[in-house]
Amino acid sequence: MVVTLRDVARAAGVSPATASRALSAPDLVAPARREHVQQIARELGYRPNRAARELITGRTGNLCLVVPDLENPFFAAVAKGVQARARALGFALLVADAEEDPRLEAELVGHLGAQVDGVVLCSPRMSEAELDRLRRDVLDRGVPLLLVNRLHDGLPSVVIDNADGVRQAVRHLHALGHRRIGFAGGPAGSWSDAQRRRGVEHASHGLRSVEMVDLGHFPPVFAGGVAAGDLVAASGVTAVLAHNDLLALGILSRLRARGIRVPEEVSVVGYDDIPAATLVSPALTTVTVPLGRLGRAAVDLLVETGPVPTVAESALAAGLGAARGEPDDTPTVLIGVELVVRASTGVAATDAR
Amino acid sequence: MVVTLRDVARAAGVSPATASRALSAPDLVAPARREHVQQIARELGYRPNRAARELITGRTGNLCLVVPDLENPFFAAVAKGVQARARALGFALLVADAEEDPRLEAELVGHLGAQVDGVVLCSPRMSEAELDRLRRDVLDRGVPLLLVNRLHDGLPSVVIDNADGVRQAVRHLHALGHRRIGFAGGPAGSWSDAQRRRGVEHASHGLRSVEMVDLGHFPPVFAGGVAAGDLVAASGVTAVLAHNDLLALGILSRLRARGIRVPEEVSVVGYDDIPAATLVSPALTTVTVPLGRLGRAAVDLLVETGPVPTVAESALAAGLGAARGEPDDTPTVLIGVELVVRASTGVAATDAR
DNA sequence: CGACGTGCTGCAATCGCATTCATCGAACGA
DNA sequence: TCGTTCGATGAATGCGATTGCAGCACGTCG
Repeated sequence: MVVTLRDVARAAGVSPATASRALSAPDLVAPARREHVQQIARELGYRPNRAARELITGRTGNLCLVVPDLENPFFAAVAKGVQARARALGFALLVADAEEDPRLEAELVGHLGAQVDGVVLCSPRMSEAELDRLRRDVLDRGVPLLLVNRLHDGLPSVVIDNADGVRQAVRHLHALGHRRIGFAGGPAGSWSDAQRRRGVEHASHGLRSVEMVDLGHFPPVFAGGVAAGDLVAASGVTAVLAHNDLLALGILSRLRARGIRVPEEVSVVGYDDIPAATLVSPALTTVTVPLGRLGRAAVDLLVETGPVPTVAESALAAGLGAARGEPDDTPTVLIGVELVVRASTGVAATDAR
Repeated sequence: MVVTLRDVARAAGVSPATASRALSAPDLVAPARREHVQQIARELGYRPNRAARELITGRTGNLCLVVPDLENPFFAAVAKGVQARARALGFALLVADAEEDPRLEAELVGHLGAQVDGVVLCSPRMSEAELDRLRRDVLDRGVPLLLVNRLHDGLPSVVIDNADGVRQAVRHLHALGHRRIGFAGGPAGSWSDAQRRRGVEHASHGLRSVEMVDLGHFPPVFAGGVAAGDLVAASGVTAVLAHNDLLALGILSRLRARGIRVPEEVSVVGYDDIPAATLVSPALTTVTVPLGRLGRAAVDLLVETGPVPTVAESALAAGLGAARGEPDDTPTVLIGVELVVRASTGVAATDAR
C-alpha cells in the first residue's frame, strides 16, 4: 500500500540503513549504489514518513505563524510572504488566527510551538510580561520564536522602519505647505503606535514651524476612522496622518460625508498601503510597507537563527546573564518603507480655515 | 528536560501502558488510579509527543487548506473560518498559498496530503482531469479531500448557492425597473463563473421583459472591472451584475471617472461582499456570502466524512463502480446567500440613454 | 609481508507512544 | 468451596526512519 524505506531497501538489495543514507546523506554511500537506490525510490514513489523522521531527529519540517486576524489585509500579506518563503525552504506552515486576543496568542504559541521548528509571532498588543514568559518558554524548549513588527529583549525580530515612514509622510505634508498636522494614533497598547508616535515627534522637531496635533488613540479599523474624522474636522488641521490605512479610509469617508473636500481642504495620509487604498477615491496617499518581503525576511531570520540552545547550554555559554533574562544581542531586521503619493494629499489651503 | 509518558508512569507508580490508557482511554482504567495518573501528568506538565502518537495511530491532528491567494479577501475569509473550526475540533491547520497556479495547487495537495488528516481545497480553476487525478490519489491514500465552491464527482464539497444569489440580484434590479441588465463574468475557466452565468439565464427567464446582456469574461480583479466599465458604458444597459466585488469596484471606479453617475445612470451589483465593498462610495450593493460559515462547514463536513476507505476496501464495497470512477453520492453542503442593498443600485433611469 | 588506515555497509538500538496479549485477582454463581 | 468470568494491569511489540558502532574489503606504507 504505502512504500516504506524497507521496501526501497529490499528492492535495491541493500540494508535499510544504506537506503536511508543514500537518500538523506548521499556522501556516505558509494556513488553507484547511491544512484541505484535513488532510482528505485523514485520508481516506487517512496515518501519518507515525516512522523518517523521527526520522532528520531526532533525536527518537524513545519513552521508556525500566529496572527491576530487573518482577514486583516496587513496580516494576510505577511502570511503570504511567510508562507512563500517557508515553502521555498522546504517547510510547511501552520497558521493560527488568534482572533485579536493576546491571551489566545500566547496559548497558541505554547501549543503549536511543540510541533514546529520555529514560530513567527505577530502580536502587536501582547503585554511585555506575557512576551517574556514566552521567551523563557522558548529557552526551555529550544523552539525559535520570532517577533514581527515588535521588539523585545532576547527575541529576534523583523520590524518596519516606522520612524522613517512617518518622517517621509510628515516631510511630504510639510513640503505641500501644511503646518498644522493631525496624528490619528492606533490603539493605546500597541507597540507600533508608540513607535510611530515617537517618529512623529522626532520628524516634526526637524522641520520649522510644524505643529503636530495629537488626535488621540483609535481602533485601527474603518469605524475608528469615522470617529477620528470628526476630530480632524474640529481640530482645524489641514492634514492628517493616520496610524494605518483602514483608519485613514474611515477618515476620508467621514470627511467626504460631511462635505469636507479631500485633498482641497484636508489632506489625508495612511500607513501600510493595503489594496483598498487604491480602490477609493481619492486614492489614498500612504506609506507602503513591503509586507511580503517582511514575511520572507522573518522566515529567513528565523531559520538562520536556528535551533535555540537549551536553557542549560545557554546558561553555560553566557554565564548567569542569559538565564537572568538580561538583554543580549538578538538579531533584528529593519524593513524599509516608501511613501506613495496618490490623490488624497495636496497643497495646503492658503486661507485660514 | 521534556516529560515523557514513562516519566508520568514512573511518578504515578504504574506501567506506561496504564498511564497511556489513563490519558487516552480513560474507561479502561480504574477511576482512582485514572485520576491519580491524570493529576501527576498535569503536575509534570506532560505533553504527548505528536510524532510518536502519529507514528502509531496514523492520525496527525492536522488539517490542510490550499487556496489560490491568501491576500484575496475571499480566500482570507474562508481561511479564517476553516482555521477557527479546525482549532475548535482540536486540529492544527496547515495553510498553503498556490499563487494562482492550478498545477502548484495539485502538487501542494499531493505533498501536504501526506501529513494531514484531511485537505480543504479551494481551486476554482483546476482542470477536471487534474481534479480527477487528485480524487484517485485520495482513494489510494485515505486522506479525505474536500472541495470549496466547486462540484466534482466523488469528492465532497461545500458550495455557494450561486443560482439563488444571482436570482436575488436580478430580481432586485428588475424590481427597480431595470430591463436591460449587463453581466460581467469571471474568468472563462472558472467553475463559479459557469454557475453564475447559468443562474443569470435561469433568473431572467422567470421575469418578464428582462434582457440580459453578456459583457464577456474578465479577470476577477479591480483592473478587470475598469475594462468592463467601458463595455458597460457602451452597451447601453442601465444596470450591471458583476462576477465579484473587485470587478464591481473596478466598474464603479471607471464609470465615475467617465462622469457616469452611479446609481442614477447605472446601477452596479457585486458578489461576495468583501470588506472593501462598504469602504467605497457609493457603497456597493452586493450578494453577501457567509464565507466564515462556509469555511466552518467545510471542516465539519471533512471531519464527518472521516477517513476514506482505501481503494481496496471501497472496491469491495461498491463493486467495480467506485474503482471506475462512476459518480456516487458524495455529500454536498449548500451555503445560502443574501443580497445586501447599499447605495450602488437605484431606480432605473426613465429616459432612454 | 604485515599493520594500519580509509571508505562503505549492515546490525541493532533508539525515539515516544498505542495496543495486543497474557496474567492476576476479585467477584460471582452454583 | 470451587470453577468461571470479567475487569484491571503490565510486559512486550512495533510504527518507520536515523545513527553509533562494528565489521569488512581494499589500498598504502613501512
